[in-house]
Amino acid sequence: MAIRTRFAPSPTGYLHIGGVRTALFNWLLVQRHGGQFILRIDDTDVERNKAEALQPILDGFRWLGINWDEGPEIGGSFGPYFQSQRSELYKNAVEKLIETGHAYPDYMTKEELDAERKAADDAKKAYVHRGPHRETPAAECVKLIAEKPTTIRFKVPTGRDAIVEDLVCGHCKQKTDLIGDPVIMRATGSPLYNFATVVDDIAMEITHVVRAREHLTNTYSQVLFWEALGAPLPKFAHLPVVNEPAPKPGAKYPPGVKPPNKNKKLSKRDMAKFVTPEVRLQLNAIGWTDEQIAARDDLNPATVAFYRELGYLPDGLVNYLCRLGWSFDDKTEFMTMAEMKANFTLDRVNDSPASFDPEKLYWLAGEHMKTLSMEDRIAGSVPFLVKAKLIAEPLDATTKERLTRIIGAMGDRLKLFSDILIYAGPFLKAEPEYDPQAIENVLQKPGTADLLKEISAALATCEPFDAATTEQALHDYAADKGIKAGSLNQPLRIAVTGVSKGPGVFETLSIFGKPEVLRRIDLALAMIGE
RNA sequence: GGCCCUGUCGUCUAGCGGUUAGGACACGGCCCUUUCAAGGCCGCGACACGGGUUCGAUUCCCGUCAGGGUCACCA
Repeated sequence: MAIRTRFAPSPTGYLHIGGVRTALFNWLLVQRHGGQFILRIDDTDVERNKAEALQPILDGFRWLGINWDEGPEIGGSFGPYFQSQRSELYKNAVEKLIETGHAYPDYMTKEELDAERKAADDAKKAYVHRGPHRETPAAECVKLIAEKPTTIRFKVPTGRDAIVEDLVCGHCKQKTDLIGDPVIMRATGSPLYNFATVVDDIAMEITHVVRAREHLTNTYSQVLFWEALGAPLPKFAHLPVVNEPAPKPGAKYPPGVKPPNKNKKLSKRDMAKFVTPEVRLQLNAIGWTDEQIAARDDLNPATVAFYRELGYLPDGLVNYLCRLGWSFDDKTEFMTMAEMKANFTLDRVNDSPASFDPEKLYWLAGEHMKTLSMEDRIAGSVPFLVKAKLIAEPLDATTKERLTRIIGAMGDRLKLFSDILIYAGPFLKAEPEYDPQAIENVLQKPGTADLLKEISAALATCEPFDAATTEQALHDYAADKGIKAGSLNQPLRIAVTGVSKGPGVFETLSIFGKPEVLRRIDLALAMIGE
């Protein structure tokens, strides 16, 4: 059976982690069973520049590899895919409901409604609105509205249950006597979201409505719309919400910033709290100034753009999101895109909320990096190096060769593309930048200077200057002196690179080449006053 | 407040009447390497609580508690 699912983002300017997880489940379901995944833009109520606010969302999906079969920029035979262009459909649906006695005009003012609501509140009773024209015959309603347009309400049938058979939540029901007659169209003729969604889902022949849990309650009135419109119900799956991360033990938050709460939904609002000092540092390290961070409201860990900026692999993010609230079995964590597509099923969606864990995402991103070819690693790393002005595009053959060797030497240290800056920086800067801590802890220790002089002499004779040869030379030297070979590594590394961590030291030496290594050892000696 | 949903290590999860309650992230230790990663081994650590049903409950039922969602002319 070909299935049709949809995701209906509103153009907010960024792709939210929780939203993309919902979209992913929709998409995965289609990949698994075959069918179409539709992007429908919910732009009925937004004043901002829509095209501009939509682009980042489309870019985000493309980056993640989540393609849509119908929607913006590609069209499809069920269009238009912007709700703002579908007003006729909503109007027709409302007319049909009025004519068939399923909807009626309601002239009550906001003040009257508020008063009713308050009275119910005061009496500690549930407020269930029923308009005065509820029982007015359909023909008369039509006349009334033609003469004096107003708000249209749906006539909720009384004395029964609204039933939602949910693929995740199971058999859910609600007494219709507890559902107030909802407004489906404003006096202005614009439809309400809850209703427009149903009209669109029917028109677009959506077979599976997969969305966040907060819509479950809306669904009770929606199934009544479906029924009144005479359309067959789709299957429903209401996903558990994604919550904020649990606060890290010992993490500090700036004054006035609330720590994350694992019981709270990861919300679009209030994202500033996720820009912790650590996060800010991460962004600073890849070249974002505090002003730029403040100016871009999408640059925080609740958005997809954040992870893209930091050089996370999209497959890693997808893998993480896929496993958030869903499991394949009792042990699988790492999955390729192909494995996810082949194995995703709704029946293994968990039904309790899941909190977002950036640490696990980071780990998974690293696992995916391990599978990448050298070419892909280079391609992903270059933009970060260019932005940091460590290399210039286009890459010449020498730089590319050098980069290949550096990335090769880095091995699994590269988890995110931005990690390239930490490790490749010391290789690509013309002069070493000596880390004060390293100088103090290692270079300035008594005897180090003499040691470096002798190491330098030993290295000078190495030919060829490759890792095996230099290692052997230093090994021999250490044996000669009766010291442990390993004790030479850190002084040498720091003298040459300026920093105390990095790839294997002999690998490092060979990348620099003999003359540069000897020059840098002299530099270090001069610096510590020898 | 009414209605609905949810409750397994700090986190993500497996479990679907009988398990020493399994795996993963994180954390701690050891090994490897005198760097940092990666890898290997070990450890810490959970069935919210109280009643039932049952020979036996993490699992089924009912309460309690806790959290969440929703009750809009927002999406």
